[in-house]
Amino acid sequence: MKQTAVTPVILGLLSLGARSGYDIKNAVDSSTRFFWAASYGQIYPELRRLEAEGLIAGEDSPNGGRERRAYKLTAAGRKALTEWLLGRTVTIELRDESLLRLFFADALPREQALGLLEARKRGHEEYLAVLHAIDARPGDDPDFVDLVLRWGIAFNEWGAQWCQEQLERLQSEKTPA
Amino acid sequence: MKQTAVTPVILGLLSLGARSGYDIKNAVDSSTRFFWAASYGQIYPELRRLEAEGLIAGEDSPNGGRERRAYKLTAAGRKALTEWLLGRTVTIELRDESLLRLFFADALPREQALGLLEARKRGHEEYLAVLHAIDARPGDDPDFVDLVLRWGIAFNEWGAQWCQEQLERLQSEKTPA
DNA sequence: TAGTGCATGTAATGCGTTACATGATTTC
DNA sequence: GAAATCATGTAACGCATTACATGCACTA
Repeated sequence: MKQTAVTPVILGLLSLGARSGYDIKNAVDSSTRFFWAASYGQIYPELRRLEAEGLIAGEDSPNGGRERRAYKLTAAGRKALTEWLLGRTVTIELRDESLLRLFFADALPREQALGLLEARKRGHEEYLAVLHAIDARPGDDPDFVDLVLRWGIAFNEWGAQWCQEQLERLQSEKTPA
Repeated sequence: MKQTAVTPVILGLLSLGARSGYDIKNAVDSSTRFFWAASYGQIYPELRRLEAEGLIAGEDSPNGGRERRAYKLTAAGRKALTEWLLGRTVTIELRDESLLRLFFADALPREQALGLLEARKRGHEEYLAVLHAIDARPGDDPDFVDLVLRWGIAFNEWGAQWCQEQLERLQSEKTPA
């Protein structure tokens, strides 16, 4: 089966109860986008492709005069999902401008370089606020959906703390021999 | 000044002593690639653009009959670098297939879902081995270059430990009421 | 009745990687 | 003499985002 970057997201979100392309996009934007983004330009063509391949089944289910197509996983689709789940992980990419800045921070006076660490810390704290807001939403998520949210929270807590520790270390080093 | 994704990497690596496009690509591949990749297809055209804009100065410095162009930052280039360093961080993107798998792991029997956590843990450990090898290379890096390497090591240690903790938690929950 | 949300879709654009071409030099 | 390294460069390809177009329904 041909795989694109959106394939697993679509299969996975349908397994979690999403129905329309619109649903999927919304779910992505409030969950996977933090580690796996997807746009309409990928989702809609891929839905048609997956239906043609028999991994999902679509059915017109308009809301009044408002057109809507509801999809669900077929047996083949569920199988493809579990196969992907058990396959080898390939992609782990990080594009972190704040880390890149830190990497080149020797070009700055010490004071300003430390400012970059502080800014990174704030970044983690802001991210944390977003994740806590998501966490506070009513309704309970499946175990592993929740686990990943918990990962995000723990990661940002760790990251903020790491920045703090390095700040303290570098500031105490200021008094040289 | 027009900014593309490679601009800061080039300016930054030149500030750290890289000279040719080839140098830059090598430096990227053994350092920033973990959080900011760049390919020849970006680097060479951008070097020419930056020279035309006066941010870097190039000079032909062939190695015998082997052509080579050595660049260095101009005053304007150094200024552009520090401005970028002090600007607002925009890009923080994560594309983590292992996290995506975990997110959909409720579709698997418990045993196999826990296997995903174990696989993620192994991923962190393998990454750690790569970073330790880089750390063991002789020569000392500038402070913040070293700091970022240290971040990578600490992050993967944290990540492996988090997986371990979750595994233990989820396994102990196995004995229900 | 204006604004927001539901819903589908695509064209244009931009960006980055891959893969290749070329050739000299150093090392084994 | 083969293989690796130094060194520059680009064309083709694929992919993903952005931005737009369309239209119904609900709500303030």
